[in-house]
Amino acid sequence: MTTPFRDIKADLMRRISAGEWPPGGTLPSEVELSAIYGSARATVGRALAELSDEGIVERRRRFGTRVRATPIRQMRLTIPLVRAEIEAQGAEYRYALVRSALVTPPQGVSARLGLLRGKKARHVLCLHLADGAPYQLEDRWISGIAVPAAYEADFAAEGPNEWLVRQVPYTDVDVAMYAVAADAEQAELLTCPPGAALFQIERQTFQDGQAVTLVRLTYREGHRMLTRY
Amino acid sequence: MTTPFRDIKADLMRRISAGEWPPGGTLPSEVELSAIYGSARATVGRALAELSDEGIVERRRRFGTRVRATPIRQMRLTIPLVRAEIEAQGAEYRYALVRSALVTPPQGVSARLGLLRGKKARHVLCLHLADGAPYQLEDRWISGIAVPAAYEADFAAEGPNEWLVRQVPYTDVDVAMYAVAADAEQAELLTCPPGAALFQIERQTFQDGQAVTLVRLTYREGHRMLTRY
DNA sequence: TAGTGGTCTAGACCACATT
DNA sequence: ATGTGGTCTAGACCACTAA
Repeated sequence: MTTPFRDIKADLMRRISAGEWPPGGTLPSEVELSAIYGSARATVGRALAELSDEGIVERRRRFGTRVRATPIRQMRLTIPLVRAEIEAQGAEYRYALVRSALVTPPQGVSARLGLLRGKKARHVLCLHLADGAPYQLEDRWISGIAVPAAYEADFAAEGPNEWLVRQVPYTDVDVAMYAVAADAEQAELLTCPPGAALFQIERQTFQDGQAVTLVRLTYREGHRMLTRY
Repeated sequence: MTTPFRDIKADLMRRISAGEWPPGGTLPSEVELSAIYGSARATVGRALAELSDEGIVERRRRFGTRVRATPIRQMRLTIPLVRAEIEAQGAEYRYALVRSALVTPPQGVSARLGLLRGKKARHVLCLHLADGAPYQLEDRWISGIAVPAAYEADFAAEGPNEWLVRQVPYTDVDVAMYAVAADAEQAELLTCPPGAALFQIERQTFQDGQAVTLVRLTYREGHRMLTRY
């Protein structure tokens, strides 16, 4: 579907690509552009706002709209629930709890969850399987302060992720992605050799500044996380 | 800074979190909300549009605005130029070319670049260093069809990434992130043991559907890619 | 001080999906 | 046919910031 603000945005994009305004160069103001395109100022404004949002141009009051010298490349990465990820591949999802306990976390975890020394938290280790094969290992700590229900929760039938999304649906999240060498337990649960290179995501989520959970998601050997931008 | 549409968005978010409209539930229409908040329809519309963009609600014509049953978690990941990434950490950036040549790529690479069998492409292997220590290894193929200048380009002084951003600034990109075990050359160049778990990003970029470049960025051992959403 | 982007308003028309 | 969101318009005021 082609609408005026999309057309304008595409035309501006084309002219930027063609070098009409070089990197660092200034585009005409919204008022000038609205005269050029014969549209309302709000319409070209929307086109420019989206280009700014995508990192193509940079806008400052009084200064105008300039082409970014080095375009900011940013991608949108959707992190689906692992169940949806597996089912989207046409595989059958299965969940297996390895162990769940109320224990005193190691000091590093305690500090990151904002817990007092010695305070216990819910620890869950579980496995997500695709067509019966290990797909992702989930090692999670849940703060009982942020989520009191975690003290009694039973993760025998359902993964803590889906459970938490219901308890605390809207959170801020810090994410780290990196590679690790499989330790003995990871190797056994993911059926790969010890020392194998595994892709791991660590996420810490907050609700109103209060740490809710800290989780390490370790994927089976060879897993590739894909996206497009 | 607090503006009406931000206030409305925050208030709607609060009420959704509080369970006023349960997952799957329908919010009042834009017209009703504009009466409730005493704002123009466009203002509540903007608030709702952003909530929709963030995956909190789902909007459909005639159907209304509903709270998503399982909120879509998506993050924005900015991939900075490695130079900026290093300098942002307060380290000194240095670039080192390992080798650059016009060669026939292996068949897999040829196919992905859309090159005829036997057609040569520019291959560049180079290293990005932070305070003199290896930080990222870049292994890149550039299609001469999409970027003729690549046939003669000299990457002695400047990395191919910065060069390419100038040649073809706006592209579509496919990205894969995963872990690999260091091979002999990677281990030597990144000064880590062979077999070490390394974080790698593979990017293929397109301009108007034409493949431009295929690159593997391998980070030093222990690198963590961070983001927040 | 002046010019730019950021936002809001009131109204209008259209696209779309259900009924 | 109807009610919803999606977009556009013309005009207005405000916030920021370089001159």
